[in-house]
Amino acid sequence: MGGRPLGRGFYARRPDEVARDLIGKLLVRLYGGARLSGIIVEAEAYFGPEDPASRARHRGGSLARAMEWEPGRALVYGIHRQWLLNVVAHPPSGVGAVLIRALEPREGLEVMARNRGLPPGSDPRLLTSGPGRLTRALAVDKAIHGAPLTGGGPLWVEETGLRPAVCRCPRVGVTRDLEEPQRYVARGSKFVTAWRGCRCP
DNA sequence: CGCCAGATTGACT
DNA sequence: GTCAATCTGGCGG
Repeated sequence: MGGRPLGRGFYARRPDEVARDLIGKLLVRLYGGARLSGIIVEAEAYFGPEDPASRARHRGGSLARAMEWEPGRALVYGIHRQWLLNVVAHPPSGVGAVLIRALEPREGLEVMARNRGLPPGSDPRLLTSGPGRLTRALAVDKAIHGAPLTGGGPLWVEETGLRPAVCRCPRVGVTRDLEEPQRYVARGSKFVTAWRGCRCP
């Protein structure tokens, strides 16, 4: 099962395709010699300036520029005193990113609980269900900003062979969204954030 | 340099 | 359900 980081080619596509295909993959964080990991069960696609919810509409801003980086780099975005983990994803000379919103934890649950300030043996859903929660569980912060996920770093994504059914919902927390829903969730997962309006049984 | 909105969370009415 | 905490980047003065 898996083992090697997904290469740049995986990320060098439209962010909506990358978001959809990230569902069911394994996000791995090397932390203090230990592997922390979880299956990605929820992700959102963000596009260029035409996307009213995307930071890319602030042309010339540091986040807008980061969304033009080569595909496969981590883009860490601070908001509401949390860090949010994105992956730069776009076709050649494009702009875009995918927000990782929730994981089903697999490895290193005790360390994740400690990072989250929770007692060992806590409900695993509390560890990584939510974009701010999973960054704390995996100790992802500004130091990861710009790191390639394509190998050699402390963070990457692996193939799993899992092919969960994926459904789409409106993005969470955005005031102006696109017509097409851009939030992708693993159907039936108990680890998806329970936000209003998304029925995905 | 100060003000403010925002891809959130968790504690409380 | 409501709401404040508390931080970064964008933008105006």
